[in-house]
Amino acid sequence: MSAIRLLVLGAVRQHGRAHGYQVRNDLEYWGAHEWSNAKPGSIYHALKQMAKQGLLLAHEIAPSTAGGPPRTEYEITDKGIREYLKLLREALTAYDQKPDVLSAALGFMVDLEREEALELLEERVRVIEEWRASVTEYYTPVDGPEQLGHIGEIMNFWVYSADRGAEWTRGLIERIKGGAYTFAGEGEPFMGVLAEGVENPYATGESHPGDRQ
Amino acid sequence: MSAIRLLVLGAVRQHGRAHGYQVRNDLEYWGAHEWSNAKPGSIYHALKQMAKQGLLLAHEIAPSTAGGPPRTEYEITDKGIREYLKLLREALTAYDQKPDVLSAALGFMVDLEREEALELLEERVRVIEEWRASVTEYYTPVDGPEQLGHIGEIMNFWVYSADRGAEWTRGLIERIKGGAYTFAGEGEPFMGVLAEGVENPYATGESHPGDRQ
DNA sequence: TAGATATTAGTCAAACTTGACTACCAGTTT
DNA sequence: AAACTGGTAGTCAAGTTTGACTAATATCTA
Repeated sequence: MSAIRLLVLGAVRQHGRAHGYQVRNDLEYWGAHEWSNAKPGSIYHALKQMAKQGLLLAHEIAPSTAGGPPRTEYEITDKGIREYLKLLREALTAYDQKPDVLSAALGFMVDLEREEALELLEERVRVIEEWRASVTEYYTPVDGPEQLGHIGEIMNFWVYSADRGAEWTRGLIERIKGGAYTFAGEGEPFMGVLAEGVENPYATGESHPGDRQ
Repeated sequence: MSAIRLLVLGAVRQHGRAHGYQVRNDLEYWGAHEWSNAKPGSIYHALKQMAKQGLLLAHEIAPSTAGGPPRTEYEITDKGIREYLKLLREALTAYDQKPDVLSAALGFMVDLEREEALELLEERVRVIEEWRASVTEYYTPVDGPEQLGHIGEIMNFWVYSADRGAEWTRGLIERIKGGAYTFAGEGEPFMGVLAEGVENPYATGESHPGDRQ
């Protein structure tokens, strides 16, 4: 599973009602176009698809107030909210080596209550440790690890990544336990979206070294 | 770019001549179905596509000797070898946070000479460091990092991952400098493929905790 | 030896992703 | 006032990915 559905559902939900271009801008504000597949085509596709599936409600809307073609606004449905929370919880818990899914979830974790976020992250650490145990036991050849030759570096890399992933998660857990951030039910939420008419200080369209097409 | 083309080209090349099912088995032997998109549909699609593009040569071949439908065998062309080496060098050098591409490249790095592999990996470290510098400068708000709220955890996670990625790469460089593995032109290469008729000790089809569909 | 099961090899439709392209309007030049 | 520039909003075809399905032979088992 990619991160696109979680990102789009979360963005629409924060706005209450949003058209595709708004979602696209929010995600760019987050830098999501750099670390996920949140590109225009994917966003518009996801919006239509999820509308068809009843996760979003599409309003055919009047021509734009600010130039450009008419736009369609979307609202999240109850079913959409349930799906959103399901995806969010999964993304925080599951270890699948896809950093974009976790990144998306980090952006939305404060939609949960602090306690639940902590539980999910602790579960994440457990899942990673279990994965590590299972994979090292399973892929260690009976005749010693030399058997694998340079192929062993692949596993070495996975295991190293898993260990660092668990370590980072533990750090996040400590920060959250220490009172960082404002979670659901703790007052005025931090707004990770752009207000209408505010320009994005980060999304200049410039590219950075190491960017990949 | 996904890892599938590199994986398929590399597997066909190691065999000299291979049909889809053979490629599929090799990649399963590597565990590639767990950490990349090397699933049947993608493999057969990549074979056909690359044959159409002249990277592979398709031989319409007699019915299978071991049951099942007739099979098509593929051979890598000169153009295919050039593309393979290009993908391999790119995968070793570029930092795009997609661990499957690097994993695939690790499996094939010994097709290069030791010196070149080292240069590419050192370049990789440079690219990661450059990426880190650019991204931290670029995304650090003028009014201090608190501005970002929990969204800052996304960047924190990227930067942490980049640092660990560079660290791991440096470790690999040391191991290779220390004489590990057999690179091109250094004698009998290590065979990362299954010989015909040898059963795969790892690919049982069992799943592990944390696996994702 | 008939039926069940496993293995070999691959196909296919549906969904998703990508990057380039279109179209519209506002403001700014020439 | 015609042409250009730039932002807004979205479409589209081509390519890719997925997971379930087919089809053929071999092997086991009652």
